[in-house]
Amino acid sequence: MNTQNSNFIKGIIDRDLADGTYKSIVTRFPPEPNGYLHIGHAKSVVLNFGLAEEYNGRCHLRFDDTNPETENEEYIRSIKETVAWLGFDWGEHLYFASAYFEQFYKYAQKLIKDGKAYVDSQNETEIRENRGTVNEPGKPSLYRNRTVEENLALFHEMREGKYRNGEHVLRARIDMASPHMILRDPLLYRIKHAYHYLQGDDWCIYPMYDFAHPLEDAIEDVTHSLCTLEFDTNRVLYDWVLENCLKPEELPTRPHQYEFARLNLTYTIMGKRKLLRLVNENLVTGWDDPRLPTIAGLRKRGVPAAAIREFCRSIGVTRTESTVEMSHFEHVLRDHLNFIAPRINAVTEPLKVVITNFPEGKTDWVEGSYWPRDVDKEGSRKIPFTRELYIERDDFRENPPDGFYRLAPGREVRLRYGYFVTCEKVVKNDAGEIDYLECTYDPETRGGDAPNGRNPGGTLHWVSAMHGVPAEFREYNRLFKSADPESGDEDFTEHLNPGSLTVVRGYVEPDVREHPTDERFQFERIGYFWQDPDESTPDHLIFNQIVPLRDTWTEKEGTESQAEIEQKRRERELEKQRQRERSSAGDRYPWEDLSGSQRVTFQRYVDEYSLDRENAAIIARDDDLSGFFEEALTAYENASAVAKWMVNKLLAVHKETPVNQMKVSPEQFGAYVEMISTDVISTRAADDVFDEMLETGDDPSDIVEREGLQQVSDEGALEPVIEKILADNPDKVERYRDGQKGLLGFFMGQVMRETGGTANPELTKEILSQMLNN
RNA sequence: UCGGGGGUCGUCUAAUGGCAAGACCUCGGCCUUUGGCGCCGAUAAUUGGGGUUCGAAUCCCUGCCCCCGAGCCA
Repeated sequence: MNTQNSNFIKGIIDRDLADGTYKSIVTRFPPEPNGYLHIGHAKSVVLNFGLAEEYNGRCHLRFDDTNPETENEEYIRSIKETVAWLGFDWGEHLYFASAYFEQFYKYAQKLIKDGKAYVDSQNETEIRENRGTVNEPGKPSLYRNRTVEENLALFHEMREGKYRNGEHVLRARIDMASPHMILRDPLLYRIKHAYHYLQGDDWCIYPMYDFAHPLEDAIEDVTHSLCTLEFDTNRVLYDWVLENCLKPEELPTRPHQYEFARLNLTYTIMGKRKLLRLVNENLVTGWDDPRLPTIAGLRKRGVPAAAIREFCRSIGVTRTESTVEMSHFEHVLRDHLNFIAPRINAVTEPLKVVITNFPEGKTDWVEGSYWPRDVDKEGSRKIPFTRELYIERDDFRENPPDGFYRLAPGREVRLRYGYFVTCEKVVKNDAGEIDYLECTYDPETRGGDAPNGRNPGGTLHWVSAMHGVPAEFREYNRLFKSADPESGDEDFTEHLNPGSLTVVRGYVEPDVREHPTDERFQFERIGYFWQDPDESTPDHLIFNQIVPLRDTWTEKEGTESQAEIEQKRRERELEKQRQRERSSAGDRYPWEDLSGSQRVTFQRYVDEYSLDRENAAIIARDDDLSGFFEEALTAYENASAVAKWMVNKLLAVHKETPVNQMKVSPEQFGAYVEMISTDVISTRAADDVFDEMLETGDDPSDIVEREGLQQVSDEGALEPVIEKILADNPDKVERYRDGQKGLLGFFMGQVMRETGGTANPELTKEILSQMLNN
């Protein structure tokens, strides 16, 4: 799992560092202190602090404490502790948004002075109603045109506490008709007569997130401000605030916001309110219930911080909404624990075994390694073997089913590191339940090997009845029965798994006492456990199961039959069919929605230049594009070709940088198309030429001349190159001849690379196929 | 409906115009003093349609589906 993880954010950072935008990076983890951290936050913590580590930058821990009504110090304490536990150090970089209140206030005054903010005195309902909807524009407030002086005075009075909650707000003056709801004069400040746990009663106006956050980032010289996807729509305001508050010279190094998908996990929930409900309604034992995805819960359960970090790194960072399977988390956990957890034995549901031919009162101390072969670690302990033992109830069957190779009447098994034993008799109580087993052991098999090479099918774990330490075991299962408990109309609590906690009592081998109380063990054949940090005592050991061992024997509930798989396949096929129908039912053509004048242009292109209807419409519907097109024709009169290359090459760039801001002139583009159409350059080299044109604004002919990109259509020149490539890749040639025709693309790519893209592709392909086929 | 974002094996993630790859899950096998670990193998994907190109998951057009946005929350 040590893949060299990259992601789109690292791509951005690499770019920013390479082009000198920033000298080094600064990230931040900005929790609001109004809840406990969960594994979703851990993703963000690991991302932000991890990036800072990797790039030798720094990461700030900043509390976004702009709403005193919901936040408190206990959360601050807990969050700090959790981030530290996760293994990250913010050093001196601990910050609070509330410490910047004075600066925010000054920025707000600046906006007012610049006519970009005003005090609105509508009430909450009016503001909401006048905001409009996604389909209707909002209406400007009556107070929108107050003078700067009036606004300044009012705002000052708001701060002075002259007004009650809700009487006034400060709003940015942007655009009440914007299709971005966020830009319809967003609120910057509201009046809250509330005690702030850090600022006391100093303030009765508090900034909104959208105003405060970008400024916090800027104040701290944050470079990359990472947040989750739902803030995507806020970014336009983030940028507005910075561009309108900062000094021009500060803008080049200002922070930028990037969004990534939040973490979702199957069989659990991550929402603050829902988590809170579970706690408040006593459906779990508290915020640190080991079944919860909270860091506190995971920690109490015994999940090491390193495993959480590893998990967070393994899932990647993208912009696609995703739900990671719990089994993946469990895999990472086991993978980690496998190397750090010494093995010992514990019997969680004991069945007594009496070894009838073993002397009463005798203890035989056998040796057992802490580590299996595959873990490169040393160490072992002595395990007491006695006449009376416990084995796991599940490890015995009176009537063993097929494939069961544990203990059964008359059968011999190995007791791990002990002896081979054979079940001679099943002793039952009056109720007909199995009371205990009578077995005999083979003294020749001490340690678990038979001198004659005999090898029983099963190996069982066991604990001496005389020496075993009684213990309670808490086995945790998934909190919800459903992979997606939040879907469906019913309340999510209805999906709670009644079997999420099983408490059983059994025995642990005495060596457990020789270990630190926070040691994580693998109880062989059961799972990974550790002592509950709060409740376990020397007199009453309580073990929490961190994660069970993978079990490939017990019947799985979720596995599907062949028929079900087939059924699914059919359903998918059907769904594809329906999708096809829906898609074609809605099909449109680009010429369907042209305005009057565009329609005229379109018609002219079709009639006069015989353009393809689609290309004609695409160019005609954009005035910049049609202007560019017609000018390009003055340099090269082949209209179809110009149109085609415009649509297929220029359009992608035009979306970012409109054609009239590009360095490429229409005449240059015309000349460029001519070079392609007349075979002066290959379509492959055309890409490079175009990139160069975009960057330098040079004439295509100059670029081609300079870089020697003229197309090579001479067989004599191409053949040696191709021969060499084939000779260098004999394995690929063989695979191609064996039928892997897709490799032609590989060879084409090689030739193109070798020739700087100048090879005539058709000709190359022809020669290539010829050579490969004999 | 308007604006924004997204859509690659069941799941998560690669492939930055050139061999659709890896991991988890599932299934088979090998190995085994843990029915663990490990190893080998199998199943399995580019959202539909059209276009550009020698070559498209990637570029263009056009649908379909999903998520976010109308808090004085963050």
